[in-house]
Amino acid sequence: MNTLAEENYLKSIFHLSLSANNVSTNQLAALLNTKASSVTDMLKKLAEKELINYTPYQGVSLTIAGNKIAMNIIRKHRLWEFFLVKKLNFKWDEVHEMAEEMEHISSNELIDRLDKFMGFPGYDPHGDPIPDCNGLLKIHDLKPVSATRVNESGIIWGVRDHSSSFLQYLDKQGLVIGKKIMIYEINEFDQSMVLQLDDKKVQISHEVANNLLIAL
Amino acid sequence: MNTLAEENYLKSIFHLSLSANNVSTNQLAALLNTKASSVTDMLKKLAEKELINYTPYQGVSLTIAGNKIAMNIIRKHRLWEFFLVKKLNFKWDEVHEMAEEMEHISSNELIDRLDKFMGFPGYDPHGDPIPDCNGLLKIHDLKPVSATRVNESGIIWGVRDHSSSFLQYLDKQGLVIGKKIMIYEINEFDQSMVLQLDDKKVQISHEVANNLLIAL
DNA sequence: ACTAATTTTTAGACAAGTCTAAATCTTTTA
DNA sequence: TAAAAGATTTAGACTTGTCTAAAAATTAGT
Repeated sequence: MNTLAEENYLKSIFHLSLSANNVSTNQLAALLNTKASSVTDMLKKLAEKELINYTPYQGVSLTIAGNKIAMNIIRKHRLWEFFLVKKLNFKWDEVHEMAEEMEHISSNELIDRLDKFMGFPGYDPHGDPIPDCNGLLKIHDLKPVSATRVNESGIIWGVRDHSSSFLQYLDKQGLVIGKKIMIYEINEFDQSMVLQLDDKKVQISHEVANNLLIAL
Repeated sequence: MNTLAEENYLKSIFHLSLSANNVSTNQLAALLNTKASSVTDMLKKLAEKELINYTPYQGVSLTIAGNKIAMNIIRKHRLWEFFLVKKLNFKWDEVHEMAEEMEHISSNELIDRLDKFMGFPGYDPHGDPIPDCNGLLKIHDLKPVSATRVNESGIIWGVRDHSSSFLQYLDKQGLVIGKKIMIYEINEFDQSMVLQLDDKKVQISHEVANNLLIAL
């Protein structure tokens, strides 16, 4: 098995890989709240174990083996988040830290049974897809509300920003996962938008629109 | 908070304290699968933090603060074991290792909600009492089957040996928690016993009788 | 009560993961 | 395209928790 630190590096590389082919040392240092020199040390170790492709100064990417481990950690994280929200009634903005710890519980048998216990959920409480026991992700085509046009409509499906403050804001505005919304108006000057939500209108900033994902 | 290693030492000191006032360095080394010199180092650290009473060469005991932490870890361990058996359908001999990891999940809010989710169970799957959220244990008066006389009867309530092999053996013999048994016969020469269990008789060795606890 | 055996502690070393400071490589910009 | 700026790596040190080997304290045996 891998150490806790190794698992966290693999997970972070996975997340950063979503928006860039090669992940840089500094990006990792920022995300992991550590120093670039520490990152370099760990990258050497992970490359040695053939979990990442690493060429000095050129950034890293996951190997097949590394990706598999990262996927498994993400599966655990999202299943535990689902459990915390759906079974223990935590709110969606309260569960991230706890799941950060729980994702490192090693037993796969445990996580597969937890998956079954909850009815094999496809998405976690933030709308992120949960990899199945073979590491396969449901592909789903989402786009940020900021990329829509007036009169388009869709279902709120997920978020890009997972911070408590953002999630709490969405709750307060009634912008919860599963809700149908329609883009009512876009203000040219600041890109803020007015959404039709049930029978009321909600104004959101460009920043918010950019972090809110909908399925069409 | 305390490190994983510190928590494991406190837990081990607690367990060993049940059958001796002061716990020795060697006892700890054996239980923790480490060397006596490593134990000494950690004892100094825990004494520094005022979690144990430590006088060199004289063994250790927990302070009030140390006891509180140990109790909390044991509460977590036993609640997770209950969860694994009652909700995820693991067998009682399969859950110890997993609970060893889960007991270190830090959130107390999480464990209190888990407690509620399961209906505030009083005992774990091995019959050990689960401390409540204030660290209070149900006191219950148990004795090993080996300390009974012919014709006495009682309810199987717990075990002293928690090893998988012992638990699997008990399963096979039908000696599960909650069953009523009656001591039918005791063989003088090897202290083995014959138990009346439902309508059949089961012969057990002194070793087994000594590790099986009943409530009268 | 005085060796002998056992237990415990000390001293010094090591691996993992981190850090700071300095050196080196890459990219930018003029 | 060369100097400046920025990113990355190296070198050396520190912390936590562990180890081995040796020293010191305690306990046991006669």
